[in-house]
Amino acid sequence: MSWSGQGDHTGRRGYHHGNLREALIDAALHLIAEKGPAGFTIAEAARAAGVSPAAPYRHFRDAEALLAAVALRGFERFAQALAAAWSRARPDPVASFENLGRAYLGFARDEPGYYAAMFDAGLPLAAHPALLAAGDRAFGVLREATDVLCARLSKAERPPSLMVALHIWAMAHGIASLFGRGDAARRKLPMSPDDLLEAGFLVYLRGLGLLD
Amino acid sequence: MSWSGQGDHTGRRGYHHGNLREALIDAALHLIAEKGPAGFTIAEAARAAGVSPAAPYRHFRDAEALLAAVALRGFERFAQALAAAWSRARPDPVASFENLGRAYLGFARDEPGYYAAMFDAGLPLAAHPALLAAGDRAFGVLREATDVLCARLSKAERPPSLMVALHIWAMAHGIASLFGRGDAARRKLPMSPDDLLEAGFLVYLRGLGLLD
DNA sequence: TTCCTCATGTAAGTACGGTTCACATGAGTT
DNA sequence: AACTCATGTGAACCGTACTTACATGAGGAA
Repeated sequence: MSWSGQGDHTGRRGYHHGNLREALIDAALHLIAEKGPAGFTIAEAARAAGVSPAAPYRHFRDAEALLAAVALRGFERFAQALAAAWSRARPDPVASFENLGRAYLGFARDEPGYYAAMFDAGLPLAAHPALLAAGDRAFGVLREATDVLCARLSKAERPPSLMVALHIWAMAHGIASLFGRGDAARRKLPMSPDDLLEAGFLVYLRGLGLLD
Repeated sequence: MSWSGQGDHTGRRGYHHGNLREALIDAALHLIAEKGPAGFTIAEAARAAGVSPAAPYRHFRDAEALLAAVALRGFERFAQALAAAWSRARPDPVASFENLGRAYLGFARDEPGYYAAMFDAGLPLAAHPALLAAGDRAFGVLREATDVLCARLSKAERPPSLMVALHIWAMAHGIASLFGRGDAARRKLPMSPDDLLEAGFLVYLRGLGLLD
């Protein structure tokens, strides 16, 4: 092509869009963030990208496939965010955990579109192995962190690190789902979700025998 | 018409249905359980109830209103289930907690339609005060249980019981959301959700200073 | 350059659900 | 017996899902 492509992410460059697939994922992401996983339509995403309603079907078989692409990109960025938070404070495992928790809630808060596509869309994971794998990679970060943590306990009192990772994940996900998304749909709390999660971690880790 | 309505549970009694509102909630409940909160339509619920597609609008302004009615009934039954589990083992607070956890996960497992309407539908709670109130009543059961539990701690080491209730709720909800629903959409675990939650409770309560 | 080819976009069509409105029905009341 | 009003119907309009036949133009081969 001639007029070299620049940043305009909805911009047409002639008859061919040039980057429609990514533009559709972006459009869907914003629509999901605004109106929930059920509130986006292929037609509306096409409109946002400036193409005809039939164009998206060249890239996605149906709406679920587009949703799955959003979720896949979400899991990848989620894993990156968690890994960054984890390594940022690596010398101190407990501080790293608090970082992980903040990163988890921060992602849910700042990227509601991704988060909803990942966890609220009800995508059949069995039908999307790539999604399952990407989710496992994100969970792997958590798992690595709990491994390090559990290693500080004597073998006799060391719990299964997988179980600990699942507990941590569940509490973070529970707080994010119930309280952690924008003013849109949730309840008022006497403390911030971040503080709530941090306090929960501390109690839980104390219960494991760490801390104290 | 003539052939008088018989036992058919969606049964017409003539031109008028007789109980359409409840029949629509029931139909929506089953559709949600099968296909997720986004997978039900007013038209399909009307078809299941044996009425024309316009009839539901006499009872519900739009699909969201019908969804909210499902969620409302869900919260009421949820509160009942939790209260029953809590009182069943009241002498022993820890056993009661385990009962509560099993009841929580059991409800999510056995009533996926209600659970999805309550927590996955993305209903704007601000627009449905009755839902918020019903949710608070269910949470109240949890809150009462943690009050009793916290009362066993000396005042000096007693944590805010509201915070404890939120932690418990978050972990239960996290496990239910991530692992607790049918084979449909979730991951494989090395242990049952019930056992996972019970273990999490025990670690957490130990961290509070109860147990041991 | 010229032409070929194929990925990618468009237009038009079918089917269906959402929603509204004018109208029909019949249960309860008086 | 007649009135009334909640409740259900049918038809209409619009938007979206998805399909199919056709159009465009980018990149490669001659």
